[in-house]
Amino acid sequence: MERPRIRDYFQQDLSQNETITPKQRAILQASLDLFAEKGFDQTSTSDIAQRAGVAEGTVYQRYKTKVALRDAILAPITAHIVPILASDFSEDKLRQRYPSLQAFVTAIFTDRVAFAKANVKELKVIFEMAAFDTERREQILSQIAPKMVKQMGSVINQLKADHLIVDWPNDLILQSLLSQLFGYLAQLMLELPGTEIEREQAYLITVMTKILTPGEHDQITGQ
Amino acid sequence: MERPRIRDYFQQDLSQNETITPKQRAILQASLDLFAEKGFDQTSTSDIAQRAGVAEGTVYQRYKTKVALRDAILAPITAHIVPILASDFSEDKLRQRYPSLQAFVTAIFTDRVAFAKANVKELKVIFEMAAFDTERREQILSQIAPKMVKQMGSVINQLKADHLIVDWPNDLILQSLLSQLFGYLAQLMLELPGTEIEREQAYLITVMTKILTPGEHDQITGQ
DNA sequence: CATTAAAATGAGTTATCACTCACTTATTTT
DNA sequence: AAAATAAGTGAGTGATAACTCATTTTAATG
Repeated sequence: MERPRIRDYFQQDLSQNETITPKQRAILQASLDLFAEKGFDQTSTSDIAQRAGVAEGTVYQRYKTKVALRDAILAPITAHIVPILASDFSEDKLRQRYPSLQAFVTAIFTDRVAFAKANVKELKVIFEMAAFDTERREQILSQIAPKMVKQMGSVINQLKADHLIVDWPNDLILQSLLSQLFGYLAQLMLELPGTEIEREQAYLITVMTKILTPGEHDQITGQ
Repeated sequence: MERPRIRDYFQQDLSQNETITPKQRAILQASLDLFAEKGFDQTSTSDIAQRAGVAEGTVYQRYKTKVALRDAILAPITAHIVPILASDFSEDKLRQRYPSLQAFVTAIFTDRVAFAKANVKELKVIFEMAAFDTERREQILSQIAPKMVKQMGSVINQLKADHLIVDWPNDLILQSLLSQLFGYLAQLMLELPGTEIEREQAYLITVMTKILTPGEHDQITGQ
């Protein structure tokens, strides 16, 4: 497996800009943990204060509202998820011709899977928000989707020209890949049992490759 | 595509047992709609009463608590989802030998996809609950997972004996299929754009079949 | 060390929400 | 149609949770 080249900002995320006091940092960490454990609405600000070991007033020192606190946690993720999901591979990864599907899938998804693994908690909070906040969901999607469709599309078209990939509409190809990624994510987020994460990750690449390999079973069986 | 043979109880779900007054029915419907739209915690009992066109006290007439109300909605689903997901195909569908993968996948998943489509709202509420209520999630899973693994496992083993299916561990096979189903569900629940539901459904079967077809790319690429 | 600014505190305020109950209206039963 | 039972009502209650602010503690600065 290729070495994962996750950018540093995933780790130092929470505190990247400005000075931040240890207590503020504790508040962010406690919030993230609790939001991921119990959900946003089921987490009270007094819960947060208690877990962080501070007074409740301290929570409101920097973040005016509970929602602002959640946004402060999600901001770095949503700010960086766009490059990771869409633009990131625009330069080097896009220009090159892939010799095989396996190479393509590996190049495109290794980073993303690593990203997901490193940010399970944040993703869970994002999903909870996106599930019911239609506006926000659409706003985030409108940032990501077009870029992704366009950029992946051009790579896929190249592969099609070389007859290296199945001859489906590009959106179907994307969907099948994202479904697979999504299922993997669900496994991580829900802590479903029977999961050896390392093996799963390699397997994900294999399955994706298999889906895309051209073959005789490729016609869509509609009615 | 095979005709969908969805059982009746999906349609008459909410009112299946006992006499239920029109107002009670309106309350259940309003609750379901609101829970799916805004989420459980963001829906107040006065919201429900208003949407249903009844007094707030009426909500508490039959259901002692808000949680009990949610359970009353989910009960028929969770009661029937077990047969649908696991036992349903135990008799006829299990015994027969499948001539092709396509036949197997179609037989197994057509019902389930139809079920999902007919119960998007309910599934959304279930997922919200399962996301953060660890106990309940595990309880539901413990009912479904073992049956499913066992019964699907035996069919898969048969197919393996006939060399009709990829030679992967059964849990990996199941995961890849469920991921695909899960991705489709996410599409329905989140109302993601660019979706022609009918086409997607046919495509789902095709992709699943493709994943399972034996071939040369089948070795898991681990490190 | 003294002064000033920033950070932290926690008791208090306000609003909302789940839930109750004494009472009214509708529906059966005799 | 009188009596009895069930269904429905909505003002009221207690608890909880988000948020405020006057005050204290800590850190920075001259």
